[in-house]
Parts: sequence; structure tokens; C-alpha cells
Amino acid sequence: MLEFAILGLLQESPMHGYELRKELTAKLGAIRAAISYGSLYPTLRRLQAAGWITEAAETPATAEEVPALTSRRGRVVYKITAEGKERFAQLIAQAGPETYDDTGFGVHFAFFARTDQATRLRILEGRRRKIEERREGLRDVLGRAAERLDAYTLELQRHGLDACEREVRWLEELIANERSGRAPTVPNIGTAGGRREDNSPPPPGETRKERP
Amino acid sequence: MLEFAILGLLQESPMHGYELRKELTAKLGAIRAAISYGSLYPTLRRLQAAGWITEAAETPATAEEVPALTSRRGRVVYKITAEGKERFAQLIAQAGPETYDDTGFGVHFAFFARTDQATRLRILEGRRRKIEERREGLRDVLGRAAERLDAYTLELQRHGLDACEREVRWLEELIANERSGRAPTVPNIGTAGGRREDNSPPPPGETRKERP
DNA sequence: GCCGCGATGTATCGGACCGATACATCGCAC
DNA sequence: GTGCGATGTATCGGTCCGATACATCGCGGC
Repeated sequence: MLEFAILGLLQESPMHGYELRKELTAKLGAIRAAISYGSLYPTLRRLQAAGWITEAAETPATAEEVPALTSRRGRVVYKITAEGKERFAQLIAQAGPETYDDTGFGVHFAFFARTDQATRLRILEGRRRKIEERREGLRDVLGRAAERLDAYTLELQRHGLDACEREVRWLEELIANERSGRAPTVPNIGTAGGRREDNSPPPPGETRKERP
Repeated sequence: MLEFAILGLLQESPMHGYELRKELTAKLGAIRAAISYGSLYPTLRRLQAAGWITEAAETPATAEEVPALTSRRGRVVYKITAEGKERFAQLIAQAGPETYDDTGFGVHFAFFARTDQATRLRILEGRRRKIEERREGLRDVLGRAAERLDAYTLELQRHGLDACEREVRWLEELIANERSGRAPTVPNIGTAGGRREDNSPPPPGETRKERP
């Protein structure tokens, strides 16, 4: 999951660890609290070892060989490699069952702008099925085993059931939107500078559903 | 978290691993999918080593020394010890910040029937504060940094914000309920048999809020 | 009669991720 | 001129998951 998110973010612009964490937190704020350095840095090292990202020099090589003492350990900027982009595409393509749990779905959804429409549809439907299953489970418990559970546990189930029903409706809307081609996709993705080299789908224009 | 849930469940009745997992899944179905054996069994061993649970013999000692071959490895039933109950009470009392994240809160809430009212209130308010913070973060992103993010990411944030607002309202209701003494607490907790030895609060009678 | 198969049941292993902790630099307010 | 919060990199122990292995039991189909 972290691997996927990092590769996705670094395609927008090179970043160092701290920045990466902030962006990740902003982008995934709806899903999870904040990713930990204890997983971020090891993952970065792993991705680098695999050749999917590389370190980019911070100061543009004009340093006159001076340091050696004070050992000046500046920030380490990472950028994605061609292999990394390939890897990211591959991770999108093989969206498996783990893509449908809460975190997995959220992270994939956050990068839907870099995902082709067919895969978007597949993921949305997989997620819907999973939530429907959870919903049925909760209904079963609330129906059959209600008297075995205390009032607080029941209230928890009710709240969970409510959230499930709500998410299914949300997913239905998104699926209908995808099918009709009016996906909520925004044109400009990359950072400032106007270079446009991502494989995002053709932008069919802003479409927002109005809330009644 | 798992430790807490196991100690809580075993206070209702002795159980073996498989059963424990099923009950856990039923009770926490609204929170998480299903707990893994890869964490359940090691945790059971840890709790046993700490003296908080013990193995209870499955067949009531009438086995006539026969086995030794076929090695008949039957199910292992665990029951909580007095120290275990103490540990559980202690875990409730020291409900810290980790109690307010999604999983932690859900698990604690599921055992509110074994939690005193003051602690229930403290946990509900802590959770509310945490969700309010997340909500503010999402509002910030949707307000200030909206143009930096693509339409899918924005939609994710909107959905998350909606869920936050809904949960805050839910928590407000629960808090008001607690304050007025009309907590949704059910009298009989333990398994069949009528033994009543838990420290649950006095049952003020079923109180259900009607949905308009 | 026996064969498969799904439910029941215990267990381990590698890997992902978290929370706490440590430590260093920079700018700025007091 | 000094403390302090933001920026920044890094490790360690521990929790939990997912895959996998393996054994038993009851039941229906052939």
C-alpha cells in the first residue's frame, strides 16, 4: 500500500521524505491518520534497492568539495524511475482482493486520476461487493443474534450498518458516473510547469452532483 | 487491542481459539473484517504466559490414559483468571490516546457494558475531539488546497468529511444519553446460567432513540 | 462402502506498518 | 543569545495480517 502511494506521488514531482509524508497525509486524510516514518523510510530504501526510485542530488553539484567535516547531511530527494512507473502501472493492473479493504480501496481511489476507466470500474464494483457482504453480515447479527448482544454492541452494529448502506449508495453513484463517461476527472495533474506525460484518461470536464 | 478484546470476551465464557475468533468477528463486525489466526494464537500464548488466562481441560479428566499414539490434539479451551480480570479493568481505566483511533475506539465501545459510566464518557469525548480534528483537517484541504488536488481525491475527501460529520452527530447523541443517565445498557451480560458477577453499571432500562 | 468436501480446529512464518525515540538544523520571537 | 517549534532523517521493538500447512469430523452423493 505504502509502496503504491509513494510511486503514485513521486510521479507528480520529486520529493524528500518529510514532504512525501505531508502530501500523503493530505491526500489520504480521509482514509488514515498519518503514515509513520517507521514505515516510510524503510519502504523508501526498499523501493530504491528495487530500482524504482533514485536519489536526486539536492544542491546542484556546485558544492566545492569542502564539507567532509560537519558532514552536512541535507535532505534526500527521491524521484521515480522508468521502472518505477512501470511498477506502478503493474500494481494498478493487478488490483486484487486486497484492493477492496478500507485502506487499500482508499489509496487506490486517491490515484484514480492515473487509473484507466476499466480498472476504475472494476475496483469500484469489487469494493461495492465487499461492502455489501459486510452489510449482510451486520444485518444477520442484528436480526438473528440480537438478544445475545448488549445494547452498546448493538448500537455499534447499527452505526456500522448505516455507514455500509451509505457507502454502497456512494459507490452506486460513482459507478453510474463512470459508466456514463462523466467521470469527475480534472485535467491538470502534474505540478506546476505544464509538462504533461501521465496516462490519465481524457478529461470529460468537471461534473459535480448537486446535493438536494 | 487484541489483548483487550480477548480478555473482555473470555469474561463472558471460556472459549477455544476458533470460537473466540467467531465471537470476535461477530462483536467487532462493524469495525474490522476478521481477526487473523496469525495474531490470535500468539496473543493467546502471550496472555497465558502473563498468567491472565489459563487452559481449561476439554474432556473432564475421565480419559483413561489411553492416547499417546494418535496423539489426539483436541481443542484448547481458555478461561480468564482473576489477574486477567484485573488486567482488563486496568486497561479500561488507562484509556489513553490510542483508544481514540478507529479500531481502538470500536473495540472499547464494544465492551462499554463492562465499563463504568465516567470512563465511557471520557472515551466518547476523546473520540469526538479526535474526529473533530480530522474533520477540520479535511475542511482545510477542501477549502485551501482544493485546486492542487484532482477530482477523485476531492471526492474522497468529501466522502470522508461527510462520514466525520455523521460520526460527530452520533457521538453527541451518545454523550447526551450518557449524561442523562439513560445509557443503552442491557441487564444480563454473561452467558446462560444467570450467574451475575460483572461490574457493569446498574441497568436503567432499555432506552432506544427513535429515528424520525 | 467410500470418497470428497466444507466446517472445525491449531499452528507458524515472513512481511507491513505503527509508536516511541533519538538526534541534528534552521529561523524567529522574546 | 537563547529557547522553541518546524523541518528533517533514521532505527527499534512490537502488533497484526495473509498465506500456508495440516488434522479431524460429519454428511451427501455415487
